[in-house]
Amino acid sequence: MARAPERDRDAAWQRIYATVDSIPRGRVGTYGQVAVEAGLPRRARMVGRALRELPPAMGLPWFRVLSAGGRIALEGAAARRQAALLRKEGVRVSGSGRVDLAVFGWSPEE
DNA sequence: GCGCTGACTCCCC
DNA sequence: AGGGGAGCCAGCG
Repeated sequence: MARAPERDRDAAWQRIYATVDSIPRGRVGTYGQVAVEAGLPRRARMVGRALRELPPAMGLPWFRVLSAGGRIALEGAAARRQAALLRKEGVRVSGSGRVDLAVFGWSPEE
């Protein structure tokens, strides 16, 4: 069997999930960062898609993933929900939904 | 198979 | 602070 394209795609999704799962409590990462870590440079949108389709039952810390610059990507009630989850674990979220990456940003090496 | 959409990001004005 | 354009590419009609 040479290779199964479907398998590769699933593998990519698996890496995305694994990367998100590796973001430690009290820290945050960005879509672009997760994409790079998952071996999918420039594919931040895929990460967003993967998270959107994410079954809540998987229990992944999706709320620790933000847009570039530390902004919450969601809006309205969903954004408030995410901010609440982050604050609950000690991450400071401004009223406008911004997180200081210099303070709470995650470095894969740590 | 083509075209639009989008939990994104970077760059320029 | 806000707006436009381009690159990326999986999913869906």
